[in-house]
Amino acid sequence: MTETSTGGLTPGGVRILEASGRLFYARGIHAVGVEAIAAEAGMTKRTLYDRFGSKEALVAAYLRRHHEQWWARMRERVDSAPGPKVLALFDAYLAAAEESHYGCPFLNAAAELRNGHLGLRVVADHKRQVREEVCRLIEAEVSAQGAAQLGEHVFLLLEGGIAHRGIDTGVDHLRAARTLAERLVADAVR
Amino acid sequence: MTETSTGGLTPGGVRILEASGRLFYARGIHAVGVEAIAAEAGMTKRTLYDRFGSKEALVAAYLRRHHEQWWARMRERVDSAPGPKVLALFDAYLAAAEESHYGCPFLNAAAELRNGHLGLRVVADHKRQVREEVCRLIEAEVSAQGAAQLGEHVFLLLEGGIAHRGIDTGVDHLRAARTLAERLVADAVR
DNA sequence: CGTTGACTTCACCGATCAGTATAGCTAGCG
DNA sequence: CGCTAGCTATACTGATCGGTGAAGTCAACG
Repeated sequence: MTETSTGGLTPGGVRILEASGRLFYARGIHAVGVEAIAAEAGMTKRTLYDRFGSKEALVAAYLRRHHEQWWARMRERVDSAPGPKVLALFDAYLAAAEESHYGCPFLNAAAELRNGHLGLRVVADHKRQVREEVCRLIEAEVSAQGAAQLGEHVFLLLEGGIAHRGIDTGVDHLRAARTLAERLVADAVR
Repeated sequence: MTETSTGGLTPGGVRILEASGRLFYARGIHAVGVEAIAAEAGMTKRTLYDRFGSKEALVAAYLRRHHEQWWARMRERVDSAPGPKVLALFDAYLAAAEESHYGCPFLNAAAELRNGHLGLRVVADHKRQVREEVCRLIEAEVSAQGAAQLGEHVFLLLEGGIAHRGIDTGVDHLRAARTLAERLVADAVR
């Protein structure tokens, strides 16, 4: 089941979700109107509202879909990697950074949304899952004691590197984070 | 000169900048119209345009002012702190996080703006200065070798903690980042 | 055959967007 | 006195915002 589930969506709904992904990420959420999304999808605004009900719900659906796709890609890469799995997680982010030039879509969304917007829960859930995954991968390689703290440490490094994908051009920070994480894990194993 | 410079601005211009600071931070840049800013400042839209020329220029001015204020506050705290200066920098961010609930205004702005917006340069300059400050403070306490790498490491921890101010409630991540930075510096000194 | 669901077409709603035009007020200053 | 700077007041532009109403097309399915 590596295919992305359509989640019971109609074909038109899927195209709208795909168009949302492109536009929201490239221009920002508030900067993109529903009219533009419908046009990009080759659909009508009416269909968009029939499927999603509101822009807020569409934003949440866009983030959920993005999370699912990213998670599947990450899992595949991590599971098939030799050596320390947690470094493969950094590699997954590095690979994604090569083709996406506006930073982390989840951090971007969190920065734009306010006041209990539906999308905020999706972002918080996503980041929590990433953090738990980091801790899980660390625990698999390091003696139990100190693993939790090391996991938090590595997660913060990862997030620090990710947060700057949208500010500095290049992936230097993310690469530095990976280097340092590698050293920390090696020290902990020894 | 701890007073914030008005930068040659008229009294009305200053009030507009103050209002911009409140509204842009609380609701986001794209979500706030110039009309609302003028009203919050008790000024007219005409005055706003006479002083700043465009919303884009106003956003850049807001970010510049915010940087100046933050930098002065941070410097005061760091300079007057006992013990490792770099930890005082974390404390400055922790203190700011207590009263500001929408994350880092610079990361938020970077997440919203695109395509060479004037504000993006201000954000990039700000983060570069923070990074250089971290490295400077580290070099003052640690033997030269490895100081640069340790500086980058601590900066990433700081940014990781900051990036989550707008996602998780509370300052747990930032506090964890401080704890880990403290250990790293202690290890390097030893 | 009839129904249902996915989708189109298009006109429309009130509100708001960034930005401009024109005119006038008031206080400080030479 | 007259000029200028800072600001107010109000009306306006054309565009776009999120969202709705009503009618109709088309294919799949029972």
